[in-house]
Amino acid sequence: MKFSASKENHLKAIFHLQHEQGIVTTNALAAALQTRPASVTDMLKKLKEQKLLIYERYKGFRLNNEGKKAAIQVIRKHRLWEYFLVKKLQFGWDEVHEIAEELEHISSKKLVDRLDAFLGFPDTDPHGDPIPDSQGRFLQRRQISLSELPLNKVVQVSAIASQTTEMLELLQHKNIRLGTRLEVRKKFPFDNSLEVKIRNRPPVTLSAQVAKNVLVKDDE
Amino acid sequence: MKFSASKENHLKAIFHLQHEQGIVTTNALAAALQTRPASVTDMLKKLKEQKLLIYERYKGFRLNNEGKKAAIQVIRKHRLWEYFLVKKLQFGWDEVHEIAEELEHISSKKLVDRLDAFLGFPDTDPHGDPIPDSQGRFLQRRQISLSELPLNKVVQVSAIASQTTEMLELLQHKNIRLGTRLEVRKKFPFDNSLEVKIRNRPPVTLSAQVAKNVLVKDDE
DNA sequence: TTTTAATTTTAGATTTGTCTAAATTTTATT
DNA sequence: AATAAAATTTAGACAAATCTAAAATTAAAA
Repeated sequence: MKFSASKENHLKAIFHLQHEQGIVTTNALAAALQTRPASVTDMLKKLKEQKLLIYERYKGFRLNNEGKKAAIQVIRKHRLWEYFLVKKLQFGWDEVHEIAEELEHISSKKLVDRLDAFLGFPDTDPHGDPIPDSQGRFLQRRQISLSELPLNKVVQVSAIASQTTEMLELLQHKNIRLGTRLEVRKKFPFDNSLEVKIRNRPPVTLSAQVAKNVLVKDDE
Repeated sequence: MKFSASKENHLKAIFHLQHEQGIVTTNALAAALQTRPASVTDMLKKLKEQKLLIYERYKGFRLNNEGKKAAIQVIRKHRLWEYFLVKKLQFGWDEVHEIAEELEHISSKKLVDRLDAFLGFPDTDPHGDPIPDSQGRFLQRRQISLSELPLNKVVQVSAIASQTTEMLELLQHKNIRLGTRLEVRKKFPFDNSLEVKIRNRPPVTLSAQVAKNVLVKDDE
């Protein structure tokens, strides 16, 4: 349950990348961490060994549930310390990142929770990013339209904006309902239609009109 | 000006030991750090390399001015964080040491000084130990009697408790005055007399009566 | 003052995290 | 589909911090 600073940095970076990209590549991670692809590969092996990520060589990788949990704890620490630095120690919001990069590796869970309470359980950091709570839940998982979703990010259908019979019938036919996990695989600029992938099913195409009315939120 | 956590731990431990013992031995340091003598020797070489301590093999060692300065900064950080944990985060004074052991290695000097200000420039930590200020000065260098002084600790004469003519005459004769730097080399239990050493001079013996009335404080 | 004991240092290994250069696999291009 | 390019992994090396076991030095005891 306790990881080295370097491992925590990798977990955090992977988490952010997969949040945007769905799957993470060695080069992307190396760039994010300002290190070399070979070093990333070395670390991936260790993280896989510790069952923190899903990884097959040459095929990209992503955190599993354990890995996500660990990454979120690091993000929580980082953002709480940033909040502390700005709100209590009068730092500018633009000068706290580096210091928080160090503070985020302090391991005491009790310290983090006490700090959280001391700060009044803030829910966003000085940059406007949400601070996960003690259980690792981001309070604000705001929903967005499927049409704004970046490619390859897995999300869950959280609401249908236009509840017309025709819309619901269409979705029923394509087997999409509340809670369905999916991701956008392709966007066609010609008509703004999307190709959507649902696990274990062949790709499905949705029109711009439909996509606009399907609201989704972060998975898990 | 920036040292690894391990180096900082060594510097701090040496500082404390030499404060009590004057000169530090490999075994004593290994015991204090819960490590092995061989590991200590390895580290001593590096610290000597960096000109932080005076060390000749097999002969013991002690921090030079640079080393002391560095050690004091670590102690300052440690004690400020302890104060923060107890006074702001409601930790018990007995549960903060381990957490402060981690926090003391955060490197930003600005952070420490801001924290100091936020806490109101406290001068003692929750255990009653003095907190060095931003320049590394311990505000409370309380004076103690020469008769309570541990062996081989270099101190400075800060006051004479009994200002009788006879007493002053005796001290004048032995060439001891305010500001004189000295250390106790031997204690004779028979009559509680002391043998005192002043740099570049032969040892001098003082009776228990005299020693009791010579007050000293930490050197530098 | 020799011998024994304790302390300290060296020699050589190990772990973690990193690197470069070369080899492998995948992806893109002609 | 064959080849070139890009991405990824392996092989081998290195630095920091630590360890064990053996050697060297100093201190203590007979």
